[in-house]
Amino acid sequence: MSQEASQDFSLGKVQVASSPQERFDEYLQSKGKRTTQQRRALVECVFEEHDHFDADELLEMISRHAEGAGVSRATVYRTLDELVEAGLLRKMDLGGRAVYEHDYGYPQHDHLYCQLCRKLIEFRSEELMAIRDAVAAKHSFRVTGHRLIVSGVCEECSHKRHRRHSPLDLI
Amino acid sequence: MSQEASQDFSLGKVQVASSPQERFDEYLQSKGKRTTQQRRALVECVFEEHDHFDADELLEMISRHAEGAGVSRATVYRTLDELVEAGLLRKMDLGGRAVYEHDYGYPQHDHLYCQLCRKLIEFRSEELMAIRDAVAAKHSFRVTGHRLIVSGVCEECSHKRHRRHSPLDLI
DNA sequence: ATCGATGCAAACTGTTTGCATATTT
DNA sequence: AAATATGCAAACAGTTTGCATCGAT
Repeated sequence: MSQEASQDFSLGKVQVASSPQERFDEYLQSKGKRTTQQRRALVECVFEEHDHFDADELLEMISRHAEGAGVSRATVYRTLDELVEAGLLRKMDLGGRAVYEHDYGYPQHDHLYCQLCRKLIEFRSEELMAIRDAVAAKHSFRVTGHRLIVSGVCEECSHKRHRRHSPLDLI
Repeated sequence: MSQEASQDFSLGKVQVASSPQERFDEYLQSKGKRTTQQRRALVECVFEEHDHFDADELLEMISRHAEGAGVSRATVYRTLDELVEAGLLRKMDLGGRAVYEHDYGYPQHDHLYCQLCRKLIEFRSEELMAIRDAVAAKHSFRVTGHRLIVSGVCEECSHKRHRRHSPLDLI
């Protein structure tokens, strides 16, 4: 799952023109923003591995990752917003906290969400898109995206014994 | 849309045995909890009309609704949790805040979410359920429910000119 | 040198909780 | 009377923001 440097961005799915770093730089330039050490470090850290994470986890990762460079909580939040706006990350709301995942060069997909271990399992479905678009059309609704989360219990957890991670989960 | 008293709970879709009040009382009893004025008032208020609402809106509604009876914010939150656990309400997370809707006697459905006016439009799709279950089966995942939110712009809003309700919306 | 970015801490939003008091059974 | 519910205010978690300072252009 983990890969050393951010080099292969095809991630087995969609070919993209440039690395997340390059793409982010482009975005920053276009907005008159600057390429700083912390933004650079954050992008590197975020795209090192494809996974789901929240702001706190990224904050922790970055402090472990970049040897000397510490990035403040505020900057993490600010940069996450920028990465979303730049189209590099996708944001979703899960159980009250914001969770992020790669968007750039990554195909549309949905999730199975295990209520016990909080794991997210990705899946793709063409039919789903078709249904979505058909329904939208019926309502003259212009779709910009969708989010499907199927919640339940993953295979692993249904073997272990039932202990919740948190009492009342939003799905 | 609005109806005077809570009498017809078939709501045109699914027949249910008893009113939300009765159902809630049952739940409370089974848990050794008590039927209080504020719980009664809240249920009445919640089921007066089928709509989506958050805790603050309910708090406001209840203060307008029950003439003398004020219900505290804490009790609103506590009762909402109970209503969800009793199976009367469904909770979803939309843009950071919790939004509730009728569950009891109301069929499974999903939503189109207008990013401009924040309106939720309900729709039903059998195929969707089929896809959901097929995918889950493939992953040996035990489904307890799902949430699909298709976001975009509703018909009305695509006529008006583009002004967002909030800058960065979670979907 | 200029103007945007960062870090810090304080502010905020939505929600939860401890505790003394009020209510239901 | 016993035990649960309520209201209040304080505590919380996650996130945002004002401001002085730092750093990229």
